[in-house]
Amino acid sequence: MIEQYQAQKPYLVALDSIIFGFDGEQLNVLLVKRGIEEDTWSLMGGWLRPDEGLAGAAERILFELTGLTNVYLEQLHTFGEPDRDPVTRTVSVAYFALVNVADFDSKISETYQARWFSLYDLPPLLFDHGEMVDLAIRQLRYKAAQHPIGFELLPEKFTIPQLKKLYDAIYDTDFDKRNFSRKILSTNLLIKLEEKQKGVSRRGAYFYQVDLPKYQQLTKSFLNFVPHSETIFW
Amino acid sequence: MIEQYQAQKPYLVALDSIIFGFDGEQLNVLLVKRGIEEDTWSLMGGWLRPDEGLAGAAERILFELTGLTNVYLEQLHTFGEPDRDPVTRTVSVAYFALVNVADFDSKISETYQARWFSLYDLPPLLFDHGEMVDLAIRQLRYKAAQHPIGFELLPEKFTIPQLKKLYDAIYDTDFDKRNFSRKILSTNLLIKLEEKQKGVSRRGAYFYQVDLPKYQQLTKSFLNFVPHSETIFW
DNA sequence: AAAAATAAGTGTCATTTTTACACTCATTAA
DNA sequence: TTAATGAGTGTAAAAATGACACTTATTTTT
Repeated sequence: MIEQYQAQKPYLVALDSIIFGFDGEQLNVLLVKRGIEEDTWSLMGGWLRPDEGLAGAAERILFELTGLTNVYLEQLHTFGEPDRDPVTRTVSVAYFALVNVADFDSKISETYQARWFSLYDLPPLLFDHGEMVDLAIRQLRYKAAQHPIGFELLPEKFTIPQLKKLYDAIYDTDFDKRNFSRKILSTNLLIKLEEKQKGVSRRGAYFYQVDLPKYQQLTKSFLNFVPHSETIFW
Repeated sequence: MIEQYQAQKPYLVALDSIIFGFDGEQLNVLLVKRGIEEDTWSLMGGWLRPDEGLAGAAERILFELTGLTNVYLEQLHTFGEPDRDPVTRTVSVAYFALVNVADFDSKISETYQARWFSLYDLPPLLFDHGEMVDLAIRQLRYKAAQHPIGFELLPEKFTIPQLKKLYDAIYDTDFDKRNFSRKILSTNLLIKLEEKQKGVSRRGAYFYQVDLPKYQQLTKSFLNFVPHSETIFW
């Protein structure tokens, strides 16, 4: 039994995170400049340490490079083609993260030469990082269609028009605002605040907040193929 | 740069597959007896070899242990808690597979002491394999609700009542047969054959086949949050 | 040969959900 | 005071869903 283990080759294990940020208008991905080539950028990545699990390592790396904690972070896919990293064989576990650009500490970004790039204007990426980003976009679109994860990209208080802009950006479309707000509000996941947003429009839009207890409870349920299962997400 | 690589610890990388099989009545998982403890069973697993990618390794292992090729195989999640394998630190990439029990070569099953277990009557499992199975069931339910992957668990020709039984098993419920066949047929993914099933019922049910070109094309699309996107899955 | 038994197959109606579409309102700046 | 701007809201038609029951084709039994 033990001999079986000893006969095996070990590999390096890396973590790479696709970090999405929304700036109010556009969806962006955070990239860092990787020394080697001039115009090649890379995802936020690092190595798995002996004392930590995968999710923990992804969180640690995210914190080291952005200063952010308590971020929405979800395992995406593991990449392990033999030659994906030309230096050494490396298996990379990709995570994707949703952050609010405003929360992001730009001092750190300077230290690490990190920059936000629009989804539609990405530079050449290291290794298979382009594939990772593509998959992450697909997954974000897929997931946001059914789970209310969009909130993760916005500040704590946000307006319906802001939320609509976010969804417009995710799906690169222009939703009808009446239908949009009806659908969003029908989830009963938003709490309307007294406060109005100043400065953006004359009239001002009401701020909303996520109903956190409800939101967290729901991060499980399923869809409407199964009758009688409560369909809670939109 | 290279020094960074050399400073890192490598780990063993394993693959474990949750193999679902449908026998016409029940959903089952294929497990093998793992030497060590008397009543402990294990998922189909093996080690990643230097010359293969993750999906390739999962396919190879599946073939070695079941004789099956061309199986629906999808990466599920990667597990890497530091102490998940008490012998050596191992990162395991879990895949799930859907097979038709009838295609399965039972000679091989004897060689490896493999057995089908009902989802509702699983024995104690090795390491974190129980978690893997739970996640795979969730994923199967989640995915089958929106993607027509159910077919993968049936023979090439199948009847609507068979398909309904499969979905009944997946969701542990009893769908209304009128609504079920309406929904299924509305996907336009099934081709009705002349042939009828003999022996099961007096009247006999028509066989159907998946419209493969359509099916394969669709293994991408999304949901109805995005208007004007064609909603093709049910 | 007729009758009974069995599972297959199908239709309707009420309700809910979705989509398309346009005007009024609140506030600020001119 | 008036004009300008984005916020906010309602309705009607169409589509999808869910609940529900009878007829049909075939085999087995009598």
